[in-house]
Amino acid sequence: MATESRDKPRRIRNISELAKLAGVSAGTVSRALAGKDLVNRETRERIQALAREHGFRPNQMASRLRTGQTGVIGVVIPLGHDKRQHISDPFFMTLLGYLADALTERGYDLMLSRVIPEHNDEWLERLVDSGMLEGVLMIGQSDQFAVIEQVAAHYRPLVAWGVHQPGQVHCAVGTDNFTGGKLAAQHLLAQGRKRLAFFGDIRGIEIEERLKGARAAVAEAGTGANIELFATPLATDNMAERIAADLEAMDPAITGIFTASDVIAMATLRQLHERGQQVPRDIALVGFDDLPLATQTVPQLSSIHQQIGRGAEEMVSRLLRRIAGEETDSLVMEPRLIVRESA
Amino acid sequence: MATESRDKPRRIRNISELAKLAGVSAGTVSRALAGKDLVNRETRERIQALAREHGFRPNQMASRLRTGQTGVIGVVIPLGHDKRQHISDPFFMTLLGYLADALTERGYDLMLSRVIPEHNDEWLERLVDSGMLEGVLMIGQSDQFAVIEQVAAHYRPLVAWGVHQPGQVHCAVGTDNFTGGKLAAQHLLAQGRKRLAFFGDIRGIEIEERLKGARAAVAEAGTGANIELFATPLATDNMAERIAADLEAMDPAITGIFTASDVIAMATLRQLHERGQQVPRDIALVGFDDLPLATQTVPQLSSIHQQIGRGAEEMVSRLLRRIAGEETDSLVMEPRLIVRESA
DNA sequence: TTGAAAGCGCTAACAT
DNA sequence: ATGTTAGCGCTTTCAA
Repeated sequence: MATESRDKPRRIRNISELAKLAGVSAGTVSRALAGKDLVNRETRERIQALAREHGFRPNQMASRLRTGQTGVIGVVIPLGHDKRQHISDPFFMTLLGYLADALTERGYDLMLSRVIPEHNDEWLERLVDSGMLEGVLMIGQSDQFAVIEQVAAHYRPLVAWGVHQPGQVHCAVGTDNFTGGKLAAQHLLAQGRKRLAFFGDIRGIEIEERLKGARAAVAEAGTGANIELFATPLATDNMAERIAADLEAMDPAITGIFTASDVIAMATLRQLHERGQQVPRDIALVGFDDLPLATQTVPQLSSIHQQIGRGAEEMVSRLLRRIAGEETDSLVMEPRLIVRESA
Repeated sequence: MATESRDKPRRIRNISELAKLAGVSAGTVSRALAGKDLVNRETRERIQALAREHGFRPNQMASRLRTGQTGVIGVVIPLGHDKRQHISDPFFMTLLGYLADALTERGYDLMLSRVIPEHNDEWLERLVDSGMLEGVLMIGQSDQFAVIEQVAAHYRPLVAWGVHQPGQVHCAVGTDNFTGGKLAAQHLLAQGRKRLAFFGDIRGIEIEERLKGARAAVAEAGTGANIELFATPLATDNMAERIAADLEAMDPAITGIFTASDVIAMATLRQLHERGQQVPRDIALVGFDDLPLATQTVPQLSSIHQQIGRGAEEMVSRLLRRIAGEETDSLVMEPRLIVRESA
């Protein structure tokens, strides 16, 4: 039942038009609309009412140019390897959701870029000095570690999700993937499963770390234990076929599979079922991420838990401190093995 | 092995600094950097080289203010009902991915907003005349149909994913949810399953349409047939518990379930397994969306297919036409029943 | 082919 | 408490 007074439907285009209408100066309107108390409460409210009435709101582009504060954070999903489906990977999407929340809460806008670097290393440079962004968050590092390092050397407000390597200059928040991989493999090995397989594309640096951790566990387990690598892509397009082929080619002596993600684990579960192999009786399975879907499969997935929500908060708070000129350290969060039914 | 010449590491802050360095005027630099052919090829290349050398790129904020072209499209995920997990819903995430692709391809940036309208209907108004956006895409309508309608009445460059209702003013691209629901229910009814259940939160207008379609199929099936509604939320937090409770409370005569999404179907599959009920023998299940995950479950999900990729393309092309001042009609795409193992 | 100058819409000293 | 003024950094007529 809101009555709209449309006496003068002439659209107010800018602050000075409104100023003229209100019989004051542009400056006053600016102050009034910003809610400053330097302006008489009465006039302030009058101007605000007028603005509301005409559906006027100050142009953000101009305001942001003038103040030098864009209020925009770039969120980048690099797709170095794995051209396609990365963005639909539920892990990254969940992280994106939490980042969106954290940024919105703090009054920042979020500019999303989904970049496929291909043969050009300039994409990040171009992004950071577009003048549009106050800072950049990277959702994963893909195979772009070197590019990120180079930009981070002179561009401070940048925080990435992913691995932290000794001596790296850019600020990273992530899980200890090595330990995660180790936990997963140890869990399988402890069940007397000595011959393992790893399903994952190690061109992603985080994935590679997971494999390294698994390898370390295997090495500790002594002779007879080993782990074989299958380069399962993260993309969901032909993942099923790839996994089917891998299972077919796989040494029948292998009784434990560690997958680089829950999504891969779920697809593997499906293919094992197709082949009539029981999980965990015939083959045990450990995933990574511990997404909600891990509890929805039959059998439920054992997995390595990553703290996504906390990670997002830590990324944003670090970024804001960096925007304010502080330095911040990287954060490596501890993974946890969640034992369910699949292993 | 790229050698970087860092003779003058003094950072160039704007176009006139570069102009001074090049011994030309700001205007010339602007033209040169924009690649216009009004400027001598030699000087143009010299200026471009100089810019590259100093890692200078024109401030987008200023450029966009000046030209009035922001090059930014707002992509909004409204979370009217279902405060939390919507953004992690794989359907919407996939749509977002395709939208990101389509916009990037056309040189647009994407500003993501995840809005929880709560008690305020102004969120869309505020967004559209922030002066930052050339257009707005909405990923789903949630329960904000009225708000969208009102804004669309005076703001042209807006396209939403979702239902199209007779006489609606805003441009929508979506699936014929009614027919989709009808197909799903018909498929179950054709198997002699007369007592059905619908799992979904009909506060989402798209979801409600699906139920209506199912009801229509039930009505056509004649006496004895009926369908019961269970308001399963889309959020994944406590979905499992809700579904477990619903299954417990459900009339044992019900032998077919139509779920509002594949995600709900997957969770339902899990809970049915928990209860020792076989799918499809004891209870048949039809999902909605036909996401990749529908092929990964055991048994594989029968589902209603939505054309996400095409939908994204259609949304973007319509939006661009609207930005150019054209009118565009809505698009209602036909759903398809995909029969797999669960029904 | 280039330079000078105006101005996109807003904010913040500075002045009153 | 309000008006005036000078830009933020860029693009684009208009003149030369």
